Amino acid sequence: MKVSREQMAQNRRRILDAASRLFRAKGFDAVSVAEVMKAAGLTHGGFYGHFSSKDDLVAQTLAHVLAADTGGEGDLRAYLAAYLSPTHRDNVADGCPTAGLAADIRHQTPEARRAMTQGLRSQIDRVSQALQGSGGEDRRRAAIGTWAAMVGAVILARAIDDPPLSNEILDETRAWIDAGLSHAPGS
Amino acid sequence: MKVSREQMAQNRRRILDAASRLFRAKGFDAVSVAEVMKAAGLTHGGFYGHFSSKDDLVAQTLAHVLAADTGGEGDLRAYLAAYLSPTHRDNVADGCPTAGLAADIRHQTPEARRAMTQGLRSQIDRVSQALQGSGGEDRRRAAIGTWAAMVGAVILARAIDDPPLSNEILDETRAWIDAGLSHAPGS
DNA sequence: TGTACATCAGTGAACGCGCGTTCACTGATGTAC
DNA sequence: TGTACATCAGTGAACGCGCGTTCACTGATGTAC
Repeated sequence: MKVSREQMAQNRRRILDAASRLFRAKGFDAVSVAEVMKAAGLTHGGFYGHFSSKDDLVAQTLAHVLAADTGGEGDLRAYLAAYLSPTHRDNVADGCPTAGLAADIRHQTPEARRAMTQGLRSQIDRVSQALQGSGGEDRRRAAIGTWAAMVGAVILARAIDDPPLSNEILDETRAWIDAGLSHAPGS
Repeated sequence: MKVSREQMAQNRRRILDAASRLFRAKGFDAVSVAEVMKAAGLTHGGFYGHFSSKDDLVAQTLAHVLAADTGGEGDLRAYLAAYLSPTHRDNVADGCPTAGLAADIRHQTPEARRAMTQGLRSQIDRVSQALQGSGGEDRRRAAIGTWAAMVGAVILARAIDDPPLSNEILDETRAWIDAGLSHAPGS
């Protein structure tokens, strides 16, 4: 049955939110359209009234979740501590979309890659802003190096089955980044 | 038809090598058993004479490719330059299995995670060995932080569609790691 | 404001397809004599 | 060393299943009067 315009807009948002969580938790390919629609409280047939294909959903979900991501604003040390924590590692569905999805994007459409590119630019700028101590070029360099280490550490920590080693990856990467930042020129 | 014992052993190695390249290039789920067997010069029916399931192939391929990986031995600066290069970024099928597969392993069997854990331990040890300048605990910390940044940078560089930004990720991460290593105690 | 009806968001059965896996068969291997 | 034959690695058709996608239908919405 037809629903109101507001209801339809809300349904669309629910689909994107459900997809965002499911994609992060299981990867793009392992999540079916029917699964996303069920999680959004709908049936699978209505999907194509909102999106032209599953690839379209993937690209729009990425743009949606990366645009909503504000991680890195504010205090960098607090962000680092939260990002490189067992809680973030274990909470993939609600965690950083870059750590959860970046590696998977290589196999998606050009539109998905474009969304990721824009998301990465914004993230580098946010981390760079948070590095108020350093100067121009060095600040951008520190932002990129720091972000690469954060994403890499969470991906590695999630890939292994040994909790102590996984915790060590998180802790030592954090200590390594901290040491790098306190030696950075201008800080 | 039956083949000789050596031929069968060679076929098994060819399957693992083909799977190793295809999995890195396309991800575990996007590669079919038939595709692997065809790349190995065989037909798909014979697959189950070598492996009990596709999951078994995934786990054995991981153990195979990670055990064969010696990246990080020798000169660290040369390794860094090669690892964080456009050539490595663009040559996924022959590239580092950790950068290509680590994020995907989260969705695989416990056996695959175990193989990844062992591979990561060895890799940390190799990078740590290559960091001859620093002392004990700091050396391990530097190895973990460096490796996390390397893997993260290559994953990010591969996820985006803007070549200059992708190159910048590689170059700046390398410069950031270099700076961190030259400030490390004991170097 | 009330009513008649065209619109269209959502439903659920159905489709074609590729996947992992199975199995009867083939014919070269390699052992027993 | 030669021969007879049991073994078994590889072949290719077939299976059941879940996927992305389509479509005829439903009934609430919201507009025209």
